[in-house]
Amino acid sequence: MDNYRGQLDPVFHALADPTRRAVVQQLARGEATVSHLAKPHAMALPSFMKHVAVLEQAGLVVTRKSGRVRHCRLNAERLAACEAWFADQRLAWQSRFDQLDSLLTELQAGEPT
Amino acid sequence: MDNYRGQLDPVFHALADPTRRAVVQQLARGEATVSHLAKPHAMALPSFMKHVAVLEQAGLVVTRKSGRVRHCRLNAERLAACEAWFADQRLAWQSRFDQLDSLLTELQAGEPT
DNA sequence: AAAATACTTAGGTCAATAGCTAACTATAGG
DNA sequence: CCTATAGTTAGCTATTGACCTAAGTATTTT
Repeated sequence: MDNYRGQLDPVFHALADPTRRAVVQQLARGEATVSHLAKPHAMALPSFMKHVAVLEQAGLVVTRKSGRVRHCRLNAERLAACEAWFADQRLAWQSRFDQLDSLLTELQAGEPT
Repeated sequence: MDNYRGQLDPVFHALADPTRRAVVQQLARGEATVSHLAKPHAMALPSFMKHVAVLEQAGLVVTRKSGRVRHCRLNAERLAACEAWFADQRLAWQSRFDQLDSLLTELQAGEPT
């Protein structure tokens, strides 16, 4: 069930950069080649390629080369695994409030003065 | 609406570390003091304090000092803002599949052989 | 075949991160 | 008042990260 644990470090790290988040955002709208993805970013190609490599090593992006062109697509599963972590925390947080809630209800019931 | 944008870098960066994610996870279950949070981590206190500072600067954690003790609590809003980013991407990704889906449906309708 | 395109590799700089120890400050408890 | 506790500050080191330029490879395109 928690197979995804231990792989979150590289995913969060990959997403902690605006260039890389923009790439993910772009790829969520469809596949693209490296140079197409790179165009909006004011950066030398080798620098940009490193960002793609970081995303790929995090498992967020899958690439394949066809001729001299490299195509990239998003691996949505990885993104979902990461989102699941947030859901976990939110549940813990909320159940804490639920407990607090019932505690308050009990106190009110016990001290109706 | 997208007030949270531009603040995601430090949040993702903060979460790209297992120690800090463990702290968030712990705080989701309730407030705690710095030394209580530090106990499970095999690390010198000053090192651990830096992690807390990173979380605090990312806005994920709020601290207050009472006497010689510093109490920490989670700022769930920041966590939620981050989770919202994933939801955004997922929506874009899904709507892309919806489009593909209706395209396929159209093709099937148009070519019943 | 020559030239343009789309990466790739190599190597270098500079700043930021994660960790440490040692020494200090400010409470709390006895 | 003295000691233990809880955190803080300062300063050092090693690694990683984000860029760059220059030069190389592999594929089209002309």
